[in-house]
Amino acid sequence: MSEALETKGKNQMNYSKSLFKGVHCIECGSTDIIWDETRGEIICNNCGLVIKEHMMDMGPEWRSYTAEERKKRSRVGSPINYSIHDKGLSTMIGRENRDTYGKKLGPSRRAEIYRLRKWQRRIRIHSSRERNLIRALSELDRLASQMGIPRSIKEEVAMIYRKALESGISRSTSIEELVAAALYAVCRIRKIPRTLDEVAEKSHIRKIKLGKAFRQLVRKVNVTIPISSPIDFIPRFSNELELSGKVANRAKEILDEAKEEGITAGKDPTGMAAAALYVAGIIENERRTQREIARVARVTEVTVRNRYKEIVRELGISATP
DNA sequence: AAGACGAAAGTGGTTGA
DNA sequence: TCAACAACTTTCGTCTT
Repeated sequence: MSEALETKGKNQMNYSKSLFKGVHCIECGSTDIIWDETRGEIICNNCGLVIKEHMMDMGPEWRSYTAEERKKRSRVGSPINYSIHDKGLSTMIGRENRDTYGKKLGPSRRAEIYRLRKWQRRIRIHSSRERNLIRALSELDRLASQMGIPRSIKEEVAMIYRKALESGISRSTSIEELVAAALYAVCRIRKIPRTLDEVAEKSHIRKIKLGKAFRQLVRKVNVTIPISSPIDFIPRFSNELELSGKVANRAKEILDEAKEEGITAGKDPTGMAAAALYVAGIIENERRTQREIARVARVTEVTVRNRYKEIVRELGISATP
C-alpha cells in the first residue's frame, strides 16, 4: 500500500469499499478499489492510483430497498416547519405503571411500556440536538454571508461547532455565541483576516461574551489556534484603501523587519498592519492619511501614529510625511 | 483647513501573587 | 480573587503643510 494511503487510513477517513466489485485498477489490475468520500475520489487501494477525482455524490445519502421506503425517506417536498415546537410529539408516557383505569399493569405490558419510554427519551434527546444544530446552521448562514465567508470555511465552522457540542460546552454559552466563536476560530486557523471585533459586531454579540465563548471553545475542542500575524491583514487593508501591490509588498517587508527587531510582540496586529501600510504608502508615494488608515484598520489614529513612530525609529526608515 | 502630533486621563484584558 | 501593568482609546490643544 502506498504511503499516502496509509496515512489517510490513520486519519480515519471514510472509505466505502465493496461498491466497486469487479472493477479493476487500470494500473495494477487490483480489484481493491475504494471510494474516499471525504475527498470525493476513487482510489486503487493497492497502488494508490486516483481513478477519478472531484467526484460529486449526486444521490441521496441514505439507502432504500423498497419503493415505499424510498418515498418515506425522500426529503423533497415542503419542509417541516421547525418553528413549531415539538409538533405532534408532545404526548409523554407517564411514569406510573397503571393503565387509564388506574389498574396495575401486568409484567409483560410493563416491560413494553418501559421500552417505549426509553425510546421516547432517546428520540427527544436526538431531536433537541437536531433543533440546536438547525438553529446554529441558520445563524451560521446569516453570519457567513454577511461577512463574506466562503463555503468551505462554513463547513469547517459547522464541524468545530459539532465538536464543541459533543465536548459538552457550558450551557451558559448560547448557540449564537458558540457559532460566532467557532467562526472566528476557523478564520484564525485559515488565516482569513477577520477580527474579534468584526465578528462581534456582525453577530450582535458583546465582545466580552464572544471572547469567553472563544476561549472556552479552544480549551474544550482540541484545536490549536495560530497567533494572528499583522501580515495577514495587509492584503485586505491595502485593497480597501485602493493601494497598489507595490505598497502592500513594501508593507510586508516592513513587517518582516519589524518582527526581527522584536517590536511586534504584544502589539495589536491590526494596528501594526495599519502603521506598516502608512509607512509603505509614504515610501512608495501613495500616501493615505492616518485617519483613512485608522478607519479601515479599526484602530485610532493615535495607535497608527505610535506604531509608525516605532517602526521609523527602530528600523531607521526616513519617512517624514 | 486638513493633517499630524503628543500629552493626559480613561478602559478592558492579561498576569502573577 | 485582586492589584499591577501594558496596550489601546478618547479627547483635546498645538504645530505643520
